[in-house]
Amino acid sequence: MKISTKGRYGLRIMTDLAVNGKDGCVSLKDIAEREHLSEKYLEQIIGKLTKAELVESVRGAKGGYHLTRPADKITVEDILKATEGSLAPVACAEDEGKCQNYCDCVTSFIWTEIYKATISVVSSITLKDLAERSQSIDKIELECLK
Amino acid sequence: MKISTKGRYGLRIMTDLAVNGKDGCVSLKDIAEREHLSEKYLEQIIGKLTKAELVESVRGAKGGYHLTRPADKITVEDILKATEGSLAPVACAEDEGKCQNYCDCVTSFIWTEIYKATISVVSSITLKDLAERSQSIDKIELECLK
DNA sequence: GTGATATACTACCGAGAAAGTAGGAATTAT
DNA sequence: ATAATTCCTACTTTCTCGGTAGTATATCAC
Repeated sequence: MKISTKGRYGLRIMTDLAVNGKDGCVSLKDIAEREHLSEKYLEQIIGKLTKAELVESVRGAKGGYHLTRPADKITVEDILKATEGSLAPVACAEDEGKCQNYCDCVTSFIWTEIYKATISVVSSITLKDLAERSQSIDKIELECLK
Repeated sequence: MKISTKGRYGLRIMTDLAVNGKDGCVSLKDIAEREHLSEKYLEQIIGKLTKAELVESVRGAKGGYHLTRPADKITVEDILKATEGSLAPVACAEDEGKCQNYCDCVTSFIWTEIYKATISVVSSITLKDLAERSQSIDKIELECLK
């Protein structure tokens, strides 16, 4: 039941973009430096965010990334699904059709309930919330996010 | 964000014990056969359940395992915590004290909310619920549980 | 007390995922 | 041209998951 670095770093990339990308592009190099993360690794993660159309890339010198829509139109669910993949505790919880014996399964309702509860939390938090929170915090934290 | 076989098999072991252990002990061999699972692997998992004092073991011939308390006094939370370890999406979500920078961390509240939502689900379901559900289902399901 | 039947403990193992690293190709501003 | 940047893909290293295996220990039945 753990969230991996992909999901956690994904949130940091997006928050960084929301805070520092007000005017134009932000390069990965800048993000990596600010967040103290490997640029090369972030490259892979932001690739997922790009594919999910949460950010847009601009190639070449002076290029970088920017959000595709306002921060209050992007939820934590969007970001985590793009970077982590499914948030369901088991595959059949997300799509009951995946399991032909779903209704025969003693525990299926547990997973569905956990999934729904999780989605309810992450869909209600927007990137704007994170950006505002970030700006009210000056000290950058590492321990929790590592 | 996945539940492993330890947690899922743990629930099956416990449900089996609740259903088939009304009078005396049930051996792992019997459970493994009924549930179509490896006896040797279940040994490890039931070891965790024993340490968590959810089941008691009786060694020697005619030995086996039985619940330490009525099925309605055992929750899915008890079982998953014993077998999976923590249900928190990150370590600091469960115990904020573990992370000295918890309050500085932009995302900490997300993990805490997910954790609380998850616990709220699993603490409200008891082993009795599962046992009853199991008895109303005759066909044993594999796909979902694998 | 000797088997047969159980649990207890611990070491091992292979496959796959997680968490990065590395290198080069393509694109673009200056 | 060149420096800065993203894009793509392969590689590495470490860890976890899902078991298997063997041996020691305990107990019942006879």
